[in-house]
Amino acid sequence: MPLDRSIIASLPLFEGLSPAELDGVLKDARAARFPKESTIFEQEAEVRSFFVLLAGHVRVVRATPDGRQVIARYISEGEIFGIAAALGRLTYPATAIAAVDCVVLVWPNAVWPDLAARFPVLSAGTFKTVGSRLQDAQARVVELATEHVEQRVANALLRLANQTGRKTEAGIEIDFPIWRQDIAEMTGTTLHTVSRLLSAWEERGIVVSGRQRVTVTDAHRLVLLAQHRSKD
Amino acid sequence: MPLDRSIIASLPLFEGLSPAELDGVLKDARAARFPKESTIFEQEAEVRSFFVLLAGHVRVVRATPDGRQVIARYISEGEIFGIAAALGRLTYPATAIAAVDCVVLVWPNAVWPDLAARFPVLSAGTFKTVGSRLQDAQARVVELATEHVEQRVANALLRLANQTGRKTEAGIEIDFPIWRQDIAEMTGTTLHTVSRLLSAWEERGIVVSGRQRVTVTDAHRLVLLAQHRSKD
DNA sequence: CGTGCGATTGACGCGTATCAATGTAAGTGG
DNA sequence: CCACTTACATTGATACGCGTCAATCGCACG
Repeated sequence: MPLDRSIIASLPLFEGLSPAELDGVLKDARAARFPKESTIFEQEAEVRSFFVLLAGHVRVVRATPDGRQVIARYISEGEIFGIAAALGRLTYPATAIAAVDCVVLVWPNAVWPDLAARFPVLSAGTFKTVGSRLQDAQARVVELATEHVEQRVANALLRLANQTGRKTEAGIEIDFPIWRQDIAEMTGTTLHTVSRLLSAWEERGIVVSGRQRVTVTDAHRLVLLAQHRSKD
Repeated sequence: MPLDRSIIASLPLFEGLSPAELDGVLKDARAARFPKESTIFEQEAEVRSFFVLLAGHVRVVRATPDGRQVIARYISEGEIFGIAAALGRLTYPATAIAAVDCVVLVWPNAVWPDLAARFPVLSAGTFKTVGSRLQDAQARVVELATEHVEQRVANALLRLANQTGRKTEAGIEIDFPIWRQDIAEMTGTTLHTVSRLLSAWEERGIVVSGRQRVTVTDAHRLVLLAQHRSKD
């Protein structure tokens, strides 16, 4: 049963493609559902597919040889991911895990060259995506090298709020379950320190947080904390 | 005066191109010389060109708003750099500085789409380059987030030695001037700490170092230091 | 109404940044 | 060619951020 083109027509990645072209893109795709906390692909595994996230949130994690792990990024709806093949890799550089129940489109690896050649929009869009992830990664390098834990955690929360925030009456809530350990793994610190920071911020009315839930209530002051320079 | 195709024929980036094609690639290029410590392009400046390094070493630096800086990478001979345009950026994300006297090829920005379309080898090669830089950057994020200063400095030296090392009778010498501050900016630490580490390592016979010069004499033990988890 | 996992909080100490002083090699100008 | 200057490197003393260890709390779920 072919997939309906309407499910991807509105995604920026496929912008400008005609209905017939959309069908062509979808011909080789299949939809898949991944329950919360299930693995979509695993680090070091052979690259077989690439993906577009239709619904949900995906956590991308890199593990170190000694068992520690770092969250490389969260994927939001509409994003392409697992494009290791296009970058000339044979194995995935990280593990992707559904942070909530997810729906994804899956293409077999082998169709990429053909798709990229037939749809320059797609190729250019992917180029841009990779470029912006490179920017991201290098910005994080700078952050880790120069900023203190407090600023890094503030920045991480702001990025999450921007990227996936849902407005509530209390403020901007991060709309997937996230626990202290996650935030620690995004910022290169420990859950203890994250907990202390969130507690302190909650006391000052900047955030409201609880079990697997964080709401930013005063983004402005959080920005100030994020920019706070140690030396001036 | 047209450039001779022999200057790029042996570079991996242009592998497989016919003599006529090489001439086509070179038609829009010009060669330029940058003296030691001169700026090739500046962070935030409008993107006008992209480059291939023919001779020398280039240091790529990102500055933070408060004046600190981080060395993003060193470019070696034969590498393409300053490809912000291909990634859809209007300004350079970093500053490139000649670490020694350099010779580079310069193409105007505008010819990229045409070149990329006419020479898929070039496009694919650039894709791979960007992909591997993304890998690099994310690996550094993990390093900064999980490892201690000593391991990070050891890793940085090993990478430099691998990438640009020159064998001497004493060991592998990094063949461009590098001072303590540079190593500090590669690893997110201070020149003081780097100095202390190098002194300690020199005492143990692992490196020999002096003013703007570092030679790795016992790479094996340095690898051990780099992998050293937690404690003894 | 327990049971357990996530969150909180305190105590402590290590790793490094920071501050400061001195050493030393490479220019530079007379 | 030598005194002077500048810039990089070394080394010690001190402070402190934050990781680590450990105990307790409290909300969710069976």
